[in-house]
Amino acid sequence: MKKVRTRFAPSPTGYMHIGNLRTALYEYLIAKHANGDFLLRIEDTDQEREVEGAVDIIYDVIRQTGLQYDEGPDKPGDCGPYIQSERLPMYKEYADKLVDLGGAHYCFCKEEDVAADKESHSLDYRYVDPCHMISIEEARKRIAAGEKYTVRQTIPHTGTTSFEDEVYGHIEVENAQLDEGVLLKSDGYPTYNFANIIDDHLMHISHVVRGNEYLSSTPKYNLIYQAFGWEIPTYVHVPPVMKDEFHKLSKRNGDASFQDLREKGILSEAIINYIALLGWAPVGEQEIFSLEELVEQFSIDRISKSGSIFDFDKLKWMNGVYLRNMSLEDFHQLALPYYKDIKSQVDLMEISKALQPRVELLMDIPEMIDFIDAPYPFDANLFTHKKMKTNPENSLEALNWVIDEIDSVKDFSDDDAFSQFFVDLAAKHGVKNGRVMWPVRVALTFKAFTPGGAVEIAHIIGKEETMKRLHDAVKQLKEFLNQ
RNA sequence: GGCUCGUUGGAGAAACGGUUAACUCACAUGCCUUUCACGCAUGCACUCACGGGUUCGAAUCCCGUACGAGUCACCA
Repeated sequence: MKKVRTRFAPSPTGYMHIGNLRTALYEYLIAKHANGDFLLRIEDTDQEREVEGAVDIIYDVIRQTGLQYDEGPDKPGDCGPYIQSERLPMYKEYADKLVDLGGAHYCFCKEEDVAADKESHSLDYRYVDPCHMISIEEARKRIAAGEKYTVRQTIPHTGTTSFEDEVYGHIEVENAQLDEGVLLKSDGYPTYNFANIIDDHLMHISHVVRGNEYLSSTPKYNLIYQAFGWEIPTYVHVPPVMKDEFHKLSKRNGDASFQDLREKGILSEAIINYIALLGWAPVGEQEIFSLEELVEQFSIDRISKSGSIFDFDKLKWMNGVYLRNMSLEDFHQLALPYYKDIKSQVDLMEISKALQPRVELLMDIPEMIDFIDAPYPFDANLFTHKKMKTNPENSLEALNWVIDEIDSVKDFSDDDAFSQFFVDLAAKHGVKNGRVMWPVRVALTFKAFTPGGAVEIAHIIGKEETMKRLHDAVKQLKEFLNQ
């Protein structure tokens, strides 16, 4: 059995978008599931789109996600170099060879002329290359004379070409539908299609995994493989990741990239886990998978054919699951940067304790704890809670009960004892716990929703601040009730 | 426009000729509870884009229609 080898072949044109990353993930999983190799190849054949620093982004994302490659530009194997711009002589050599084999021909048409010719015809028009007529001897002479040229694929006018795709099955098209595309540009660089074929073959790639937008050009690939007499790789075309029913997720539309999601406070593990499920379904009902588990479970035959809409809400939920499943210490380390704006002297670990079960996006943390330095402005309406059976009047009463006896609580950091204090107090006055705890929570924050209740918040802000806020609230409540 | 591919609830999806059409997110309701969140429970597709056909039986097979996407670059 031939060794499974896949490759991630991004072009360094900017940020890592989600669809791309998912393709990389599937490539990694397919290779690793079969104990095969995963390689990284940089496809920088378009000099005009070259973006500074883009390659570093690729390395960075791979490092963060753990999609470690076995061979790549900075990890040479036997098939280097792994950057296409460093392989230029090979493409030229194989292009000339393909011409000899009859799979391509030299073309001296001007780019503008070809474009103009297409312009003047309808959409289903196919460019008829006059350079077919030029004999190979004459072509070589013109090239030797320094004339600019391209190498164009030669496609039979009749017959059909077909291939088998692991996801989409048998696909067949008429040769008459296929365009005679440029293989080697006049600047000596190969086009994507050609470079891909040469490199995939030379690098012994067994499974070509890519977006299904290549489905229609794949027959052209096969014609070239056949001309060379090379073994055709296994094709795995994957469906697109959509932004909505009609549009693919794309950086151009400002859709989220891997980096954007990370900045929102989403863990790389959660992103990987989520996108694995976008277009692939595991066998059982498990949904939370580590990368190792994905390697174990992944199979090509469970990749779907239709596009999947990226659902940020589900990603958020999943991130929450990851956050809750980690140790408090780990969560604390992740949350720490988001505590930057807190000015009061408080025990940050206590905040993490309250936050861990409630956070879905780390980015939301500052807003969740903004009551710590100072409570929100007084708002009497908050004291009214139907279920707690509270209103401004009986809240004032309850707050006074608390103030009268709170000195008996020695240690605010003993949450159990502190809770018991409230329970006892409520019992003593013959009311439900909520009757006294709700007013306290409101008095301490004046915020409708808070992470944790009266006990946790008093614990976090400390005894002194708690007493101060309790007294302030009582004062303001009195004023409010007297008017 | 030609060609290629796709279409199961708001989203991700399972099902591979015979089930009350799984499961997860979202949403709704209830329970728990000092708010929120977590957790738990319940509800949410009389139906699988539509129309034919094959079959004792179809979301699953066949044909057609509609809709959507991809492709038709010296971009990848």
